[in-house]
Amino acid sequence: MATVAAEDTRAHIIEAAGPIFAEKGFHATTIREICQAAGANLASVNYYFRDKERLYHETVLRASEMRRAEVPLPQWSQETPPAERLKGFIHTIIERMVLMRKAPWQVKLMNREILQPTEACRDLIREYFRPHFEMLLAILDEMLPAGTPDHTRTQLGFSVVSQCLFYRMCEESVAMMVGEEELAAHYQGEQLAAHIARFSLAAFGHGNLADSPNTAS
Amino acid sequence: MATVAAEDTRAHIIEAAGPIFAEKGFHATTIREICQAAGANLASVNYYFRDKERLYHETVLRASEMRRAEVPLPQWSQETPPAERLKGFIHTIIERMVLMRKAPWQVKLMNREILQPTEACRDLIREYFRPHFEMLLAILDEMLPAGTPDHTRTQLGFSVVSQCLFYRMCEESVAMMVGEEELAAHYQGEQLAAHIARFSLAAFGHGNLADSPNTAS
DNA sequence: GCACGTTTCAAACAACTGTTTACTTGCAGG
DNA sequence: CCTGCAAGTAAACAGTTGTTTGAAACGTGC
Repeated sequence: MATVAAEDTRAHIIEAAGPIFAEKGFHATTIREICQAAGANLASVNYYFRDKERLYHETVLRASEMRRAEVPLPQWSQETPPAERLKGFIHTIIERMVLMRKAPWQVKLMNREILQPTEACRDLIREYFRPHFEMLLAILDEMLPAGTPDHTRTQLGFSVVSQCLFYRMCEESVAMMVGEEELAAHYQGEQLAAHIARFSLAAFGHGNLADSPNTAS
Repeated sequence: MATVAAEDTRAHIIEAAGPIFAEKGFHATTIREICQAAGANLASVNYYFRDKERLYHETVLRASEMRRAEVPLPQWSQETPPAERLKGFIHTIIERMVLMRKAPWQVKLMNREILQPTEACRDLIREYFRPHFEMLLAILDEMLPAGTPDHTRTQLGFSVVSQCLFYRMCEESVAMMVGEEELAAHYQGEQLAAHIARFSLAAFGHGNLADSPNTAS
């Protein structure tokens, strides 16, 4: 049994399917398109994945694995102040979503799942989003008063991540709104991360919006 | 010429197409499905709109018209403080997007356009989003120091609207994250608007997060 | 050499897609 | 009554879709 070659084309198909699913969505993507990009036969998808849906599901999970492996969260020392940790967290999220230009399809695909969940989304939340969100909440805990209720904590977390998500999900609309030149000048990853961190920290009472308005990292 | 009946079925088709396009997207929606829902003949779409794309375009524009007409922005008096105006703005946006349960398809359809713009998006930005965003920026201007650069102003505006957009766009994922009970208890429109207003005003240095943590309006 | 299970392939399948056609209906003005 | 034209309809069109088929090619163990 030539399992090596078999797993090879299997992986080839997922890697070819990723960018296409990410760009056009599930319905607008055709199996023929994927197989052609993968250099595989039309019947390969049904042979290895049984049907189109299962291929999609596996592709989504593969995307989250790749993102986590490529951009790990920073390791903080014990005495790192929570404000610094929040900055690092936001920076990592923005970097995962916006900065790394060479691997954007994983992000686009995951965004599709967040916006229009399929069966794959439960796996995605359990293994990717939930752990990261808990990490964020742990940081916020150190900046919030002791008796802060759970749902307020959660919504404050959402207020932070929603700003990060916005620039990825609404990327094209933002470009239409501000124009290409403005986009290139003031909407690069580091600048956005710095802005979001400054806004959020000001909301938490750490510093104010006038602090270091034009520097990042 | 029976123009009355003609415009009637034309409108019927758009109204039937709206919820379906909103729910399933352009590609996954079939003309047959729309015509059946509209009680019209299969050929009607091509007769009145020439093709599927033009029907979609017109449906998106119709959606924005309906939202603007149904939930107008409040009229502020001259002496209304900017903090109050910001609260009112956020409240209206959240109400347009989340609260009105009877008419959610227009919002879903417009969100689709923001996330994955087609030709219709330029019209949408010009006639809907841009005017509202300018209104928000005018409010922020009164709370910001005089020399605030343009791109910072814009990004602060995005920080506000991104929080509002989040709860609509990621509605299903948020539900998966927090559970249905929590959602019903703490994620209703007024509560979300109050939270976003409190967070944003704290960031602008107006009040802090501990203010009125459990009351709305 | 042969037989075996796995992988690959071209071809066909049935179902569905958006669009067009040819025809009928309904109603106006002459 | 007839003509002209907009509106509605059923049927067919040509193309694409996901999926299945049956045979060929491949590598491996005997």
